[in-house]
Amino acid sequence: MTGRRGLSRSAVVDAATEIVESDGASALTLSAVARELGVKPPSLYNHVDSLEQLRRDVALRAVGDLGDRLGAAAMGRAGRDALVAIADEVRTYATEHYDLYELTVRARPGDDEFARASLRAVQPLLAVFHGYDLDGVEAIHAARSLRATLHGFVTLEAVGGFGLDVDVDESFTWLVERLAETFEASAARSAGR
Amino acid sequence: MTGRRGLSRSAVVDAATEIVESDGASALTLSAVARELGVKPPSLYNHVDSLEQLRRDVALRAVGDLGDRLGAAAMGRAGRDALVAIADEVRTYATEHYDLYELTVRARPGDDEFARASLRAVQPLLAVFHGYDLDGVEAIHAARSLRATLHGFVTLEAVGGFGLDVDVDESFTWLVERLAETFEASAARSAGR
DNA sequence: GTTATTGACTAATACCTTTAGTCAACTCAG
DNA sequence: CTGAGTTGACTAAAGGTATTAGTCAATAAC
Repeated sequence: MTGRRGLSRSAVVDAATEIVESDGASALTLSAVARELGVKPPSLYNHVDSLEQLRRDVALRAVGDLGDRLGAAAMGRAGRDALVAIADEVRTYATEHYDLYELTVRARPGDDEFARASLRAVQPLLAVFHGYDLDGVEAIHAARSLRATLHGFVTLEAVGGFGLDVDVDESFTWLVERLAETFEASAARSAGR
Repeated sequence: MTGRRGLSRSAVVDAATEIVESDGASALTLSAVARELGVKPPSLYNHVDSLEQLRRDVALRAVGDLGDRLGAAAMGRAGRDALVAIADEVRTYATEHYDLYELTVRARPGDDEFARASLRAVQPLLAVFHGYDLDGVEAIHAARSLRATLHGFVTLEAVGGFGLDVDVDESFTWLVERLAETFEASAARSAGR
């Protein structure tokens, strides 16, 4: 019953991702992964360096996924259209895969591969501003604001931070609409200067 | 060397809070708290029900603190003035005590005491809108947007999510300014209807 | 087919939380 | 001021976690 299984780093990350999705990030333990794979915990060390590195691999895959989705959402759209599509995509991803989304956010200093993946995931957001005519510094303020706003909203929503009286969809639409107006006004001001 | 120490629930929460502040939320273990207090781990169970409940107590105290600060910041101010003061206070708290701030955000379903403390902490934000003349639903959208925006910004900042090229203070000022404009425009639209 | 490598295993260490049971030291009633 | 009751520390122990070291069979390479 011992022999070799078809285990690999990627299969381990698969199992870990499943655990995070079904039971949350705090349920991700090497023991749980080993159970899932029908293997003893020490065996995992043939494919993974540590629990922390496994978490990082799960996060890396998630940020890659998110980047793909945002890229697809931005494809062929510009300005307000792109903004709405991207905002919806972020919210959908965060709602459907909150624990993965959370892993996505934490900065990992010194991890270049992760940094590149993060940068790639943010590109579609930056591309929103190509439609508007914002100068350098203003564009950076706007981009930071956009990220912050989307991140804050989806986090509070996922964490149950909003009361139940008013439809959250409506609030999100309202918010995105206001963001669009803000960016348009900024662009106008930039242009008029 | 055994005898009784001057231990109490509140002293345990003190020690736990210190650990969270200095080493992060994940460093909060009963063993660490016991070490800090010069006591063996099982002794803590005379004052605390579980690690989870200790975490909750730390969070409750933090959300109370934050509420006090925001209340003080809002005191005697209205409209844009209040908005700026509150925004700064949230950012200051989150920056100086990020791990505590994080504990503050997570919803704890069924915990009424915590819910009350959270509600109290949010009051100053809601009070911002007393200055503006926003109708019910619009005010709720605005309040959600305000919370989301502030939360997102301070989280991304704390987590190192912003690049380093442009001053983050400036971005924050820019963002708060745009929020103020947005709320003013909303109020005007509401009034004109 | 023999050899080298790979990838599972068992054993062991060192944490962690939590429960149970013990006993000394305080508190307070009489 | 003394003895009963309560409080709050302790030790012992169970069960979960990550991780390292060493072993050995099965696969892969020649």
